[in-house]
Amino acid sequence: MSLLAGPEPRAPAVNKVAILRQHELFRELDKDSCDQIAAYAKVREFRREAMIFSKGDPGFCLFAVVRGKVLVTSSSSEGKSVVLNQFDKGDIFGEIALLDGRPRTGDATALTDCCLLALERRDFLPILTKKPEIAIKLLEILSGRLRRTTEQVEEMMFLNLRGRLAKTLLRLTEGADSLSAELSQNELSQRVGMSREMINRQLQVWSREGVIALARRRLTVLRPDTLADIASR
Amino acid sequence: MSLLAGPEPRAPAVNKVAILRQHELFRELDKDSCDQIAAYAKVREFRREAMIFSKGDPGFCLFAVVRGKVLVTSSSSEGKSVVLNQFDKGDIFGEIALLDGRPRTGDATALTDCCLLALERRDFLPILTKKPEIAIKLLEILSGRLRRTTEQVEEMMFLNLRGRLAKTLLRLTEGADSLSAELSQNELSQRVGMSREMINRQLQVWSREGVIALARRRLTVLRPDTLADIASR
DNA sequence: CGCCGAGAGTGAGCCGCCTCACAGTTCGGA
DNA sequence: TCCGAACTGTGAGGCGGCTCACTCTCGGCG
Repeated sequence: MSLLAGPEPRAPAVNKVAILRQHELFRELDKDSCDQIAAYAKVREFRREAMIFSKGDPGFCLFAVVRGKVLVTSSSSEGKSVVLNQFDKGDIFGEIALLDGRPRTGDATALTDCCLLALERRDFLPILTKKPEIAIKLLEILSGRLRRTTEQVEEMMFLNLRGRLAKTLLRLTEGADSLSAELSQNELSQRVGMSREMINRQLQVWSREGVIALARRRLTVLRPDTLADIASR
Repeated sequence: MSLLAGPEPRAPAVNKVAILRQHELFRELDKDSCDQIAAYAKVREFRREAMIFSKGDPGFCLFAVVRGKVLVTSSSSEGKSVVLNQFDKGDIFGEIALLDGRPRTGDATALTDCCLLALERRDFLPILTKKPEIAIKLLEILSGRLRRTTEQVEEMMFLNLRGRLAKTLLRLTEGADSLSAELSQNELSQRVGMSREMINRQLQVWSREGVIALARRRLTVLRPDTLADIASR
């Protein structure tokens, strides 16, 4: 869009249609509509730590993750923060502000270098009215999000440090081949929403009990069932 | 549906179409579709305290509130509970389970005697595919819910007793002509998610300061701006 | 090679909220 | 009219998590 030499990296050649097709939202869409959306969609790259959007911004677009990971958080005036969601390859995010036209509900930052597809509101909304199956898929996705967020409310209400940490560890390592995750205890404490020191003490206990294994910036779950047990009490 | 004389009260004569039209979801719907939905919709009445559905139930229908108030909560195995949502006349609820076909995420109980319209999944889903404008309205409603629930997560994370109580009082009394609400301190403590005793102590302080007025099962906000101030810190 | 910064581990004290216990008050119904 | 149940008010003690302050380890880089 800009003619200036900006910080925006050169957009690589990306088969946008193929990307879109990866997502359930567009999988069954007919070829013409898909081509049309793809034509409008912009490829945007972000470096690790880069801000994608901020809480309160007007939300004009929907993002699909082509490559990398995105974290959505919210911060208080005193500097505390909660993790609201994490999105990986194939996920879409940013749809709330897009749908109701109100400001973004959280901050989105790139957790790793990543590549996104951005769909503008004005290009996306017409599709919804023409293709109800897309709208219905989107309804299912939103329902899932609402379930997830409701679960988060329950966790915060019902679980203490042990339970919340156990749940977080399971979520972080699920999908990973070796049940292991790479992050500092500081980052972990942000995910759990409790202090680094307390997190550390509990990890020590579990490490001594052989439930997990600890290394610098790396954590491996050895006995997931034990954690699952703790998390569901 | 049943031929037996059950506990279900006699359904009164209700103009279902008029009820449906009250809701933004159906306001702009054409007459034929609206008649059709109304024909399928069942009127159901519930007494105060009655259970409408339980967490984990398969969710086959969507409800619209014709009269009364409904509270949706979730409970832990230890008996603690959180209030997830309250629905008043004109609201719809129960749409998540309906849309994604998975179990209900909370318990719904009648806060007052109330009258609901129930729309079955099999009758409602076809409408969505035929009338994309309905699907889009529903997307907006879900977005709003997600915003509200996200806000709840932020509150639980960032606010202490004072802040959360202040927010709850404002929510409870907003819309009321006299900024006053009728409920026991026990019920209030459930809304806030903190102990009755602590709630009481804070109310005493505010009462002495003239911020609120207290009476048996009645609470009046005298200086809403003071509370708003406290809530946003 | 040695330094420096990021990360990990740990004690001590504090603070907010919870629970238990109990007394006082109000109100509806037998 | 009196009893019991629901509701309100309040003290005391305990616990979980936070903060502060510090040490120790590791790894990268000049």
